[in-house]
Amino acid sequence: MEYNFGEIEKKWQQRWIADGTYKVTNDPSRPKYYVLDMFPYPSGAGLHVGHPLGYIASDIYARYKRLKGFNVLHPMGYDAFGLPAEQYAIDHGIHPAVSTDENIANFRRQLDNIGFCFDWSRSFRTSDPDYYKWTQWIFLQLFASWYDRKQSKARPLSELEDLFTREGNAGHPCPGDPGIRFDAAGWKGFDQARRQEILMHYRLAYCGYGEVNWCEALGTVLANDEVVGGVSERGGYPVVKKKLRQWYLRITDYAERLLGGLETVDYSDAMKEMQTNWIGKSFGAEVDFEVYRSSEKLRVYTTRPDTIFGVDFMVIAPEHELLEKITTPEQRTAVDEYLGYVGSRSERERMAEKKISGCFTGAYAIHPFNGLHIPIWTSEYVLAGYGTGAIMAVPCGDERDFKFAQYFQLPVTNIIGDAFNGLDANPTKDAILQNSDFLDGLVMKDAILIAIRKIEEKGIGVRKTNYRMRDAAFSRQRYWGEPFPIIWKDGIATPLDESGLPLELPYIDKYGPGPEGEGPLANVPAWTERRLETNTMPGYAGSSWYFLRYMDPHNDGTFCSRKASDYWGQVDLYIGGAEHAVGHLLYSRMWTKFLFDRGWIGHEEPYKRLINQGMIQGSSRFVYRLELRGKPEMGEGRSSGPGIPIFVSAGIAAIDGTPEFHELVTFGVRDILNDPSIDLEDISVSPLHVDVNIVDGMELDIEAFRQWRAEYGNAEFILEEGKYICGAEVEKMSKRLYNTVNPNDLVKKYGADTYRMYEMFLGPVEQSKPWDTKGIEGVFRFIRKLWRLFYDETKGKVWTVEKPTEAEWKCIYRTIKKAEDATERFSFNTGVSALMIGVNELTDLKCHKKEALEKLVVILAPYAPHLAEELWHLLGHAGSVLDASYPAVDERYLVESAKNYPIAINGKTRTELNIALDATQEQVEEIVLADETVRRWLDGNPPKKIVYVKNRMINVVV
RNA sequence: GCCCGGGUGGCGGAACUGGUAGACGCGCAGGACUUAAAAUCCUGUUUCCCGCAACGGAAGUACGGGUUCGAUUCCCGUCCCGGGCACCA
Repeated sequence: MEYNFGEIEKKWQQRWIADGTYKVTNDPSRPKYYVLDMFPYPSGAGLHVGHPLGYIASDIYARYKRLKGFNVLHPMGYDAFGLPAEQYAIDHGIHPAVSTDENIANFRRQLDNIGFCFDWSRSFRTSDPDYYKWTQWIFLQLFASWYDRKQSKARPLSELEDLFTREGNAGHPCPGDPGIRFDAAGWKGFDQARRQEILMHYRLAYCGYGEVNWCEALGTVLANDEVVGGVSERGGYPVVKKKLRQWYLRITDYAERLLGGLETVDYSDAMKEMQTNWIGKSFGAEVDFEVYRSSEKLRVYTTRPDTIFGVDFMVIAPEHELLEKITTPEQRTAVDEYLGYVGSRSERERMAEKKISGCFTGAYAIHPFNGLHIPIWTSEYVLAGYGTGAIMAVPCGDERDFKFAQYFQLPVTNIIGDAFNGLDANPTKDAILQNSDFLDGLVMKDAILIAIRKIEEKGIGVRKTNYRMRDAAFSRQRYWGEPFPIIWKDGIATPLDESGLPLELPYIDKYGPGPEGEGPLANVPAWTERRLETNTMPGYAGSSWYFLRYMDPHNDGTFCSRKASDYWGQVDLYIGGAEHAVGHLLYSRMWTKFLFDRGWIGHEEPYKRLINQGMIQGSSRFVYRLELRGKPEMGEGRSSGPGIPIFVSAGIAAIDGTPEFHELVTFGVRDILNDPSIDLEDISVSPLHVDVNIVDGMELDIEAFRQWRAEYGNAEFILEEGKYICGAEVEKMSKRLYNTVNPNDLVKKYGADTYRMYEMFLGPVEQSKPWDTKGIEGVFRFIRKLWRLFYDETKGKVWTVEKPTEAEWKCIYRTIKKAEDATERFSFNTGVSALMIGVNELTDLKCHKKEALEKLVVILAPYAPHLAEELWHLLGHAGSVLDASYPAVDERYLVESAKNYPIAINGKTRTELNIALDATQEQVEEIVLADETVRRWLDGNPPKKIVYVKNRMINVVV
């Protein structure tokens, strides 16, 4: 009986569906484990071998945990709303719902081939009205909540209104506009419109005017994490700053908890650091400087108040409100000119070329301690959006300030003595302060707090913590997203009644912007008549809480019952790409904290452990085409120096026109042609990507190449040793580079089990690595070898019910131990190795005994599920192997009672001694000292110490 | 520039808290079976030295130092690669 993976895999995939093998119930009597993959955005591109990597890893772990007795939740769904589908609709006239359907069907077909244990009965898409009903509902709760900074938690807005009625807002300053202050009477005196305006400043989901990243090409606003290097992440279109009415999430209020929460979760250091950087917490002080001959005060933010005596000038952002007021008449023209220049520069230009620029305002600030007059400049290197939009410049300690001072030839005060060399700023905190009045002689880092205290005493400033993170833009001028359940009544945003949810997205077939640049919904009369909000929510809305919906996917009374979320709790293991570090991961953490604050769920961090799978890179292959340099001279034979082949020049492609036919030169000869020391006149070679699937290792399949594309039908080849050898390079895996490998092709050729194991065998899941199909044969061989423990191709069944021998048990238990350890610590490549070693040993032992093989099948099940089911079945078991339990290791078979230990003197091995494994340190010393050889070494002297190392070696130190 | 990772055979990679470096697989070389091929199996495969050989010896985990009886693992410095951030005061 032969191993027929095609039949076996098909059979079991059908059985799993028929038997509902992977259906999970919320069963509080059993311990739970939640394994989650980041759900995919169903793009039209199709899968390559890089995509299923994380899914295979999570699948193995989910199956392993199930065998270990856990009730495992392992769901899958689709992040279906978003820009690309709508972009596709605009370009091809296909409705996003239709293309999304197609892409999902295609995706599902590809996934099903690989044999995952997802519980598809819990699946959904974020674009399902049954799902986004609850996305809208959560939005309404955010809208109806505020963040109590004293209690550090979200509370219902009604409680805030009660507070206002009783005591005004003195206890809870307005986060949106600190200038708004009122007492109880004041609140009672406000009309409804004013009250709503004030409340809007407190809401966790709020609408306001603000600078946003506007992308003209996409016709929408983008969140900070969707803008990379001044252009849109999707499509790479230019992005400009624009003031617009937008919805926001007040994520900044959660900054501290998002930071603190990182200490309670198990993410990689890199991931934690990315989030920490994004949040960008800094500690320092805000200091007020009086402006000379003005009643205005200039407030700056600094993390280095210790350097306050090194201030040589002040810089305010070009957008700073004070700029207008303090600019002197003499400087007016210059400042206006400068503002014109700043306005002309796009965000992208600013990022690309960081030119030093700026303009003196004519005004001076007065130093609060020494009364010196400090010139106030404006420059775009100071950002309006951070801190107070103004800084005190200390050129001797800050590189940017120093460069600015140099450029404009401003004097530099040195407050750190020798630590400043006059050529570069020195940002140290360890230098000793000079020229610094009451801070003289102090080490800078100690002076920080002393300076702050003095500033506070003097009443000219306060300590201040700042965060770089901004509130998240939450609206998009687009169609394919969740509609906001908001009606505008007389300019007041009014929530839709819950009974009106879901507010369904209407069908449209034109995706252009509305009459005033709003989203396409503004063109739907039925929509605008109801005065519904025309923006839609961004892509991350639906993905911010989806992990909760899987727990209770069909509940139409609530987003997820408390009972269900209490049972399943946190996602125990979350697997996905690192690209979501600051987007999805932060938003979903915030939403979870919010739902926790309001008591709808019982935990405030969504993901207990996060693993970022590495990228699978493509290993591209190249062929080298001969080309003519300069003037083509056709029809002439050409030969050259010794060892260099003769080329048929008639075949050489003319550089300017379509080649008549292609002449391709093998890798080994290509370099000779490019060598300038050899005169080949006008021939050169250019590398061309060739489909990796028609290259075996490095050798090109010439026939397949000729058929690959029509233009190569009559290609000629210059070979080495009768072969055409390709060049290679590691690049991103992409269709364009012809280096993609389709998992389905591998599944067809080797079976899903081999494919899965090979993908794991390649290396650690977290690590990025280039794909190389070559080694899959090794795993395939292993699987067939395993099969032969049960069945012989000619003799048929070979397994017996004989009792395994001592040696066979030893082998089995050793294998279980290794496989279990590896799987537990997520090291699936060594897990596969452990299985390989086990099977090799059993083969050598000619062990075909059922009792031993049974255990092998169970530990195989996470890795090669189809084969394990088949073998389990053949050994006479009914039902799924996953309902077996993971075999316990019988330790007795692992330890030997005694062992020959090498004994070394000062590390040099001299002899061996048989010592019981459970011997204590004292017993070991006794035995060692009694040994004749050792006594000879010691020659009557006592040893310094005897080191007994981990069952490995005994070292006598003299 | 700053902050994280990481440098181990021809290749992918093992070595869990310092304890026999190179597991497992690929590739390569040789061999067995076969008329032949496929498949399968066996042997060898870090480098250098000695020898007919079994065996033996030395060096070796990017480089230079250190701690330790003992370092791929810990510490300091240098170089290189990958990733993230980049006017955040």
